[in-house]
Amino acid sequence: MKPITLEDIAQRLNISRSTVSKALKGRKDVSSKTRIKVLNLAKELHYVPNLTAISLRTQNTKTLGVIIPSISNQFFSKVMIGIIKEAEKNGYLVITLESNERFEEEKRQLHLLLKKQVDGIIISLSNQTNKCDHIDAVIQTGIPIVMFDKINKLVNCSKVVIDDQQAACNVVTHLINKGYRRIAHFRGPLNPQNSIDRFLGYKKALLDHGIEYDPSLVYLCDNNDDFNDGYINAQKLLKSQSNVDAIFSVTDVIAVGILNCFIENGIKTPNDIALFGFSNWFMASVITPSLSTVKQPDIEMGEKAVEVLIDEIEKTERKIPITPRKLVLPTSLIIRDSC
Amino acid sequence: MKPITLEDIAQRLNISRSTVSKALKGRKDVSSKTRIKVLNLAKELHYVPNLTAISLRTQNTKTLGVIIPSISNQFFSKVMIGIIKEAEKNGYLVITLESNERFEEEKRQLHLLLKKQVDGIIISLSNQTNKCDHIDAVIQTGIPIVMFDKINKLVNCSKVVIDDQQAACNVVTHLINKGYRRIAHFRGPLNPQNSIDRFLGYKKALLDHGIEYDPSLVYLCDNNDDFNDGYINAQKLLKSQSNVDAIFSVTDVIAVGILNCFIENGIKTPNDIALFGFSNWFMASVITPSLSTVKQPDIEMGEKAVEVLIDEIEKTERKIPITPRKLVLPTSLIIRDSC
DNA sequence: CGTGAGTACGAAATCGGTTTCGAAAAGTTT
DNA sequence: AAACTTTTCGAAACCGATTTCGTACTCACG
Repeated sequence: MKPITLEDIAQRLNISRSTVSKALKGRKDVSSKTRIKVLNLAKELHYVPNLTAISLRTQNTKTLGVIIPSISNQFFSKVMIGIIKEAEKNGYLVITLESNERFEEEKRQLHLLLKKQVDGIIISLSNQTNKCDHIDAVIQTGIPIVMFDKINKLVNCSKVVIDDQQAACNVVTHLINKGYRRIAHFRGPLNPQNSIDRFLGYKKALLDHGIEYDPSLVYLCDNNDDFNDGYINAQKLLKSQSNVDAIFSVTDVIAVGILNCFIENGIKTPNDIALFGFSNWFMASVITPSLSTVKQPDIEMGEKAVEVLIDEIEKTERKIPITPRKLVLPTSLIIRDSC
Repeated sequence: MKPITLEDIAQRLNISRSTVSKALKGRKDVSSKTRIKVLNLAKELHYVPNLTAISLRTQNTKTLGVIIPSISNQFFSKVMIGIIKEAEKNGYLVITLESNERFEEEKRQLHLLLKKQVDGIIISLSNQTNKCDHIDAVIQTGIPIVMFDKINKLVNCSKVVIDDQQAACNVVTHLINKGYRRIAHFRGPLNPQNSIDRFLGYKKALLDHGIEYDPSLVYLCDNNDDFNDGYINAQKLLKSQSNVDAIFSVTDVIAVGILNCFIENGIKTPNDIALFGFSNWFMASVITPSLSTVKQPDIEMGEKAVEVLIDEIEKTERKIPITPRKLVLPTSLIIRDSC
C-alpha cells in the first residue's frame, strides 16, 4: 500500500514530475490540456502530497509547539481548545507538552520542539521558572515564540495576558464597596507573575481606600490547583482569630478548599466570611453558595496567541522583522452568592 | 542563523558527508581517528540532525496523533497526560485534535493525521460515531490505530478500556447490599458503548438480585459533562414522585447536578436519596456530601494505549503482522458519604 | 521567410539526511 | 613478491517534493 507520488502520476502520463508538480500547484507554464489530465489522474489515484518532503524543501513544518504547566488544569485545557482550533483553521497542527510546573522539564521540552523544527512555539511558564535564558535562546534562533498567562516581563517576545493586577484590584474594591474591611488574601506561589500581580492588585485596592495592609492576612498557597492548600490555610486563618470578614482567593479551586473548611467548622459564607475567587471555573456556579469570581478569557486567549504567532511566522518567512506585541484581554467580575 | 548540516561538518574536515553520517551513527566502517574528529566537531558546532530529512528517508515521523471528543474533560485531559508522557519517553511527540463529539470532525481530523504521516493514532470515539468506516480505512493503510474508553466493538484494532458493565454492576450491587431498592439510573447518551455498558451493568445487578427493572427510573442525560443535564433530570425525578431511594449516575458531573437540585429542594443525601457517581472526578471528594464513585484509571489508560501503539508501530516497521489486543484495566469503588 | 515574443515542457539542483556499492589503501598470508 | 583479505572512504542513488533555467516549439508580424 505505497502512497502515490508525483513520479507515479508523471510516469502514467508520460510527462515529467516537474510538470505534474506545476500542474497541481496551478502554475501557468502548463497547458490546460495537461493540467486537466494531471488533476483528473491525481484525484483518481487519491494523490496526497508528502508533507515531509514539502517540509524538507520549504523549511517549514506547519506544526506549532505548545508547552503548558498542566494539561488537566481547567484553564489551560480551555486555552488548548482555542489553540488547536485556531491552528487547524490556519493549516497548522499542534504538538503539546506538559512541563508539570518544572523548570528543567520546560527547558528540555523547548529543545525537543526546536529539534522537531516546529514553526513557532506557544508557552506558559512553570511556577519554577524565574530565569528565561532558554526562551531568549529560542528567540535567537529566529523561531517565533509567544507567551501567555504565565509570562516573564523581561523577555522580549509577544505576550497574551489579562491585567491580573487590575482584575484583582477590581475584586477587592468590590469587596470594600460592599462594606468588608478585614480582607484576607490567599495568594498563589511567589514566583509566577500573575500570582504576584493579583497580590499587588489586592494591596493597591486596600491602599486606594485607606485600609492598612496587614501581611498577617496573606496566606501562601503553593499550589493554585490543590483545594487542600485552600483548606489547610483556611484552618490556619480560623485559628488565628484575626476577625477576617472577606477573602480574596487566587483561584476558584483554592476558594472551594476554603469553603469546605468553613462548612466543616460552621462558618457561614457570606454572612460570617465572604469569598471571592478567580478564573470562573465551571464548578464555581454549582457549589453552595455559588462563588463570586473573575471571568477570564481562556479559549479566546488560545486563539489570540495562535493569531499572533502565525502572523509572526509568516512575517519571518517573508523576512519581515517582527516587533513583539502585548495583548491584554478583558476580564469581568461575576457576582454570585459568596459575597 | 542556519543550522549546521552534515555537509558543513564534512567540508571542514575535508571528508564526505557519508563518512560523517556513518561516524555519527557509530558504523564500523569508519576509522576511530575520523570518528573522533567528527564527534568532536559535531559537539563543538552543536550539530542537530534535521528530523524532517530523517523522516523523509526513513519513512517515519516519530509523531503520534490523538483524537479525543473533549480536551477540557477531566478524564480525557488526564489520559492525555499519560499519552504525552509515555510517548515522550519513547522518543515520540504527540499531535492532539478535538472532535468535539462530532462525527464529521472526527473523520476530517483522521484524514489530517494520515496526511501528516503520523506513525500511529490513538482515538476515543465521539458520541455521534456509530459507523466506523473511517477507522477501517485507517487500518487498511497499515497505520496502527488504538482505541480507548469510547470504542466500537466491531472494529478490528487494539483497544484499552475498563469493564464498564462490571463496574456499573458493582456499583448497583453495592447499593442493593446497602438496602436500597428503588434505584434510578441517570444514563449517558444512547450511542457510546460505555454509556450502554453502564446501563447494562445497572440492569444486570437488578436482575441478579431479583429486583424488577423499571424503565421509568432511567433518565437520559445527553451530555455526560453538563451538570445541568443532571440538574434538570433530577427535577423531573422529584416531580415524578417515584419513591426513588438511590441513584446511580453515569458520571460525577451529572451527580453534582443532581446533588445541587436536591440541596435546593431540601432533599437530604444520602438519607432521603443516596447517590453514586462514576469517574472519580477530583471534586468528588470535596463536595458535601462527598460523592461515592468509581475510580477509573486515566493517566494509566493513556500510558497503556501508547505502549500498545508503539509496539504495533515497531512491529509494522519490521514487517511483523500485528494481532489486535484488548486491554481491560481494573476499576474500584470509592465509598464516601453520599451512600 | 526570418525574427522576436510567448508557450509548454523537462533536466537538474536543492532540501539534509541514509545506505549501497565500488574502489583505493593498508595489512596479511603464502 | 604476488595474491588475498580487511579496513576505510566516497560517489551516487534515494526519499518526494519545489524551483530555476534552458530549450524546443508555436505563432504573429515585419
